[in-house]
Amino acid sequence: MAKEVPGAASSAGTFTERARRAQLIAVTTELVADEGYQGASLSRIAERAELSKAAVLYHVGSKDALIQAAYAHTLTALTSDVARAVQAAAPAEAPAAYIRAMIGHLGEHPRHTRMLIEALSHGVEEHASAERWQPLAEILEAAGVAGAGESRTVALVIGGGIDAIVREGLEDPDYDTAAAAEQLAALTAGSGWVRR
Amino acid sequence: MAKEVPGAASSAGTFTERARRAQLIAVTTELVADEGYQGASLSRIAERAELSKAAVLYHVGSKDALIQAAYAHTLTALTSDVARAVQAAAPAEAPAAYIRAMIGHLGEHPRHTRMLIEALSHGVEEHASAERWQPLAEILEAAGVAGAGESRTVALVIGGGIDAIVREGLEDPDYDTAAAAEQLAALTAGSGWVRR
DNA sequence: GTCTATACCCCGATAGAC
DNA sequence: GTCTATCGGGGTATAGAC
Repeated sequence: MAKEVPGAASSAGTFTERARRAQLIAVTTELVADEGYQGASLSRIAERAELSKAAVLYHVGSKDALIQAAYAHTLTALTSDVARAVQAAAPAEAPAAYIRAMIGHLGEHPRHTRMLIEALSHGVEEHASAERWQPLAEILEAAGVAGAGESRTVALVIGGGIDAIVREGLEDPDYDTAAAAEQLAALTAGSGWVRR
Repeated sequence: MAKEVPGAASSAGTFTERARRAQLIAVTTELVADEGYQGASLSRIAERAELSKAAVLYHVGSKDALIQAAYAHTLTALTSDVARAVQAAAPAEAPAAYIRAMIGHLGEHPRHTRMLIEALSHGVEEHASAERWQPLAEILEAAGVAGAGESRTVALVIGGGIDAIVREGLEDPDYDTAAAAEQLAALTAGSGWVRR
């Protein structure tokens, strides 16, 4: 699509370069979360960062690259948080820990949630979808909850269920996402998931 | 947002008016499904319909109104199809019928699926989300699968699971969505969903 | 009632001056 | 490194021909 960005890696470039990138990612995340993809125009981003539109483009290469960077930054916070919770749990409790951590993190950071949704809706490089369900499928198999032949669909359903619960919590603040997480976790542990 | 469209209802207006609207909705659906929301510009739509951009706008009022109309048209095809299948089933089998009809319809009409996804991702009037899960929640309660206190979350999880399965089938044609539907239907009937 | 022509403003992106 | 100027293209509004 677009040309390669000079400082694509977050660890490259000069001090000021990295600082600018970090600032731009922060501003973009906030703007995208609050106003949506379309509302986060380069002009508005530049305005908030106190730069010109062209200067922003100089640093990030293109709008899509900027969104991608903000997306990756946000996603890393989520995945590392979830991974920490999963690793701290015993294999049998890992699926429940995954569900709780996922819904908990996204419920506590609605801006992150909106950022991820907007980015995914607007042509962020979809990492094959397998990257989303495969880790969960492995967790499920290790817990003995689903066999190899069924773990993919079970993981997809749980992932989709998490998305739906988080979205609902976003639209209706009265909806108890923590209780929903427990309900989904109970389902995972229940007998319905594995054929006998 | 935008001004009211002259022939907003599909049954209003002149013969040519209705014909034009139908044609524009068809062209838009095809274009959005194949090229995405951004790829379906008014210029391209006008080009395919052999009209000028302004003429298109005359008939539909605005791009968002056009997308909304195409979305509603596509959604009606889906919901009427699913409703038919559900009504033909006994209450106890209704949840499974819902799941099969939903996944079956969307699997057979990938263009419809993409149209719905694109529209939902790009600011179509989200009908409160309740319109999505409430009908299913009622089906579940009638089937005795979920109690009143839990049917909302169960319906959300099933709905999200359906979405995830359909999306996966879109990205990976080798993925067996029919088998996944059966797996999800079996879960619904299983003991995992209801607390005892 | 249907459509063409035209003009407006904002968007993302590029070129070149400072 | 950062700016101004500019470009093509997007959605929209209006005037007026037929």
